[in-house]
Amino acid sequence: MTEELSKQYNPKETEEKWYKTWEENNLFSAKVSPEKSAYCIVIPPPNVTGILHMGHALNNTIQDILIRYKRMKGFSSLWMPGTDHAGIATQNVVERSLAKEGLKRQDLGSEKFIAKVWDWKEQYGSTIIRQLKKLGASCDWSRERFTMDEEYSKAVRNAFVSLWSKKPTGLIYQDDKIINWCPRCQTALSDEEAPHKELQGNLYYLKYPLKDSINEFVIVATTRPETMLGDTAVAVNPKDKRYKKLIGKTLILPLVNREIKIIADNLVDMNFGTGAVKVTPAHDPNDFALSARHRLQLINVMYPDGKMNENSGDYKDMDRFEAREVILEDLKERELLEKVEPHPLSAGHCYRCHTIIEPYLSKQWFVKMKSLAKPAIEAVKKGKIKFYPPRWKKVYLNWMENIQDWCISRQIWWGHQIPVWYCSDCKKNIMASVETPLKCTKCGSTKIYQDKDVLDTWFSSWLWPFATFKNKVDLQYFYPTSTLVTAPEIIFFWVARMIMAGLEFQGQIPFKDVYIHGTVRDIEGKKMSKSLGNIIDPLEIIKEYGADALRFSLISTTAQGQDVYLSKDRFEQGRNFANKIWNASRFILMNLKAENVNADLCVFFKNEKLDIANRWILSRFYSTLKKTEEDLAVYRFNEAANNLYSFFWHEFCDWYLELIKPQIDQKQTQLIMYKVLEKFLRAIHPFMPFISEEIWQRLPGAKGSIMQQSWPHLQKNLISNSDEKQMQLAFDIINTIRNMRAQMEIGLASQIEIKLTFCDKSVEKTISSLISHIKNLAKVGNLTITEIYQPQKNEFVCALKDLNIVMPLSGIVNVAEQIEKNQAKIDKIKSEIKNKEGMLANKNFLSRAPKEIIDAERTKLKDMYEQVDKLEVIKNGLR
RNA sequence: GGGCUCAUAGCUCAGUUGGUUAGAGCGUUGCGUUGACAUCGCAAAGGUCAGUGGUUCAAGUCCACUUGGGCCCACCA
Repeated sequence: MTEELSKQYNPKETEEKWYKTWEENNLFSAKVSPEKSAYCIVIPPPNVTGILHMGHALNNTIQDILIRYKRMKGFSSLWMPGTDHAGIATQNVVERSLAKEGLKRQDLGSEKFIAKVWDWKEQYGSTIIRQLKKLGASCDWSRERFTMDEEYSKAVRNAFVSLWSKKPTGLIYQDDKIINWCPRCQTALSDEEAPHKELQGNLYYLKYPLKDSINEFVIVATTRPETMLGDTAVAVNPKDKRYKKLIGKTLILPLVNREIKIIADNLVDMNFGTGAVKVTPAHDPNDFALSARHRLQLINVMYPDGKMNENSGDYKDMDRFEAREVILEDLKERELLEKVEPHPLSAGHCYRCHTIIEPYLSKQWFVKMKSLAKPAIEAVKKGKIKFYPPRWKKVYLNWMENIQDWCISRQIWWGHQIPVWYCSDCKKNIMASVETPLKCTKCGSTKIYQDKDVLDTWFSSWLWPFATFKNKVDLQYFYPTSTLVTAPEIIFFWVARMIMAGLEFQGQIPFKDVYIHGTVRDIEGKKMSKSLGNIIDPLEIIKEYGADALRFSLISTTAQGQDVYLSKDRFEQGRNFANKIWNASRFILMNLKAENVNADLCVFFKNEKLDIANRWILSRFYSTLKKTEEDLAVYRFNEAANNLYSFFWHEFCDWYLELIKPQIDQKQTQLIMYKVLEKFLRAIHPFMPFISEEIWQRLPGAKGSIMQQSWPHLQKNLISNSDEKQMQLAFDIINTIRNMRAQMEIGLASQIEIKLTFCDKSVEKTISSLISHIKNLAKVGNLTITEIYQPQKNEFVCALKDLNIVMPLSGIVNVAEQIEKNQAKIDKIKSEIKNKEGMLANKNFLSRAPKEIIDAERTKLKDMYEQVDKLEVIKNGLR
């Protein structure tokens, strides 16, 4: 009917062709349609610097499945796409490219540098978007957003000012605190951006001499000896008898010869180290807190780049780790290094460049979080927002309930500049404003300047679910969004903060469901990362196996919320499946007469009695469809994918198509095989969009794109347990005969004769409609049905439930072997009978188990008795 | 220190509220080119469900502990 299909599916040309067509026909665009319900997902915006990795592939495949499914289900289904400006990450990338020209960003100045970043963004920023398209992502690209777009930036400033002016006291404040400082990126980081990692370090015991008796010492233990240059006290626990007498005495800080006091504070753990702690308020959060209580001096000993500063005497300009070594040498020389013990410790690391962060005293902007967290905790506790899998709820709540203020200022250049202005004249006014102010609101001076810092990238990302909508109508229709699909790593960074922002700025939760998928790992369980060199590049897989194969393999191996361990050969499964779909379709299309597929199924049912094979495949299809819908409703994507897979491959292809080959020209068979294929294509489309479209377009009745079709309507009335059971009997018989052939080493080339013998009359009737199918698939020349009879020596007999399957043999049968096999079977069933008998004799079981279970067990036991009886007869017959 | 998670076939993993004789993909073995597909078909081998104890009529599934992986959080210098 159409041009000949190739023997193998060729994803490459197919995928490019259809993605283009979909885009050109605006099939991804979602409109406000009052007659439809809205379904909306906002993409976790990838960094503009991003290139597609397996994590993205998994994340976006899941979203695309949901979006395509809901679209077919009749929702106005919007997948809102965009990218994140990713402050530090992007700045680092551009800085690296500048470095190749021997330049630093300081050489350009902030304005030129920012222009450079925009250039870079224009040139490379859409890489990841192009890659998402290769994956088949059906985002509404006409709505693509960037977190530094003008409108989006305005939303960011609005949010800032709104928090600033929140009554009764603003939620934004500036303060000197110990923050996480990355000496390489030279910026403050939030706590979330400085994850702790275990390090093998040392505990150094330093001797600080007493001023009054220079030969007496207090020994302190530290993991960062270089910070001793900034010590302004030594603290002990007031209850510590060892030091009681020394409290209030003065020590001479070695190397710097500063006089420092011994103070008492309950914070000190008597059991750790020596019980005496050096206090470095400018370089340790605990010490800082302590210094406030004891009014200690704060001495910062480092420059922002991690080198020792002018307060470090001879160590000035040494890197902090170099200074550590030299200081230790110097102390050793003066016999002030008591000992060194190996000591595991954990230190914060910059999440962008992995440099060990320095706790560092500086003036930063913070958001008070407690009051924002409160409604966000409620929303999850009350179930307005649900986590899938639910265990993440606990993680979320635990973090939210212990939330700390959020450091939002960054000392980088690329980002949203903090919308705060200072007055150079009166020097007292600090103004926050959405629009750039022209003059000081207090003294009227025009000499005002904006804060140089920029906002944390996440201060813009947390607005994503609503700031992406440009107009109110869209916002009202699509917000709150439906599902958020993301990875566990960013629950705190992003998910939690979006919930707070949604409630704070919109008065409504941002999404109803949060689906947290696993992390993609390599086959050894390591996280896939460039530095480990264990990456499987999704684009390579797409090239080699096709996007559908990539998508299907990923999804079918990803159980809900479990991490995914991937190796390359995994993707063969997806490729093979695509090829299977291709070839089954090819076979059907080759044999299909267009005039046969127009009939309406319902009318057809009224007029014609369907063959068992046709009834069966319809029943199985709808059973599968039902299960698929149930699985998708609770985000069990692997189950859904695997159901469709095994239905299509093992039921539709392996059984059904083989069953109907002899009757393929029949009207009803033509119609049913076509209908099932057509419906299957629609059901598999969210998972494998490209191949389903390619075949769809070749169907004789196809109108428009498969994307525009509705999800198959679930016809429960076509699910028939009795049909499925009846067909199963045929399969059992066929399998048994195949098995007998294999055992007797009778190839398919030799025609065989089979007798089915039965004891129950009703079986005869059931079997009669199966005969032709059995003969066909088991390659039986002559099949006869008779009442039970005495087996002969030249017959090979297998028992199957109510039947005996008898294969008369012309040659010699290995009787001993057959008897042995029979005996093994008998023994096995007998042991199962023993179990069942015990079970059914148990009064507790009879009184407490549900009736259905008991009945089922009784039936099973009865069947087993019969089977054993028959096997015994066969055995005796053979003797 | 607190929390989460995993342990099921040679490998990678499913197994939804406890209820048939525990499944799949890959791999292995044997057979097979019948006109959809060798990226295929048919058949087979392979598991005391990490260990111990408990709850239950019934446990891979629930509980406790043990062992061994992975992850997250936490201000022990």
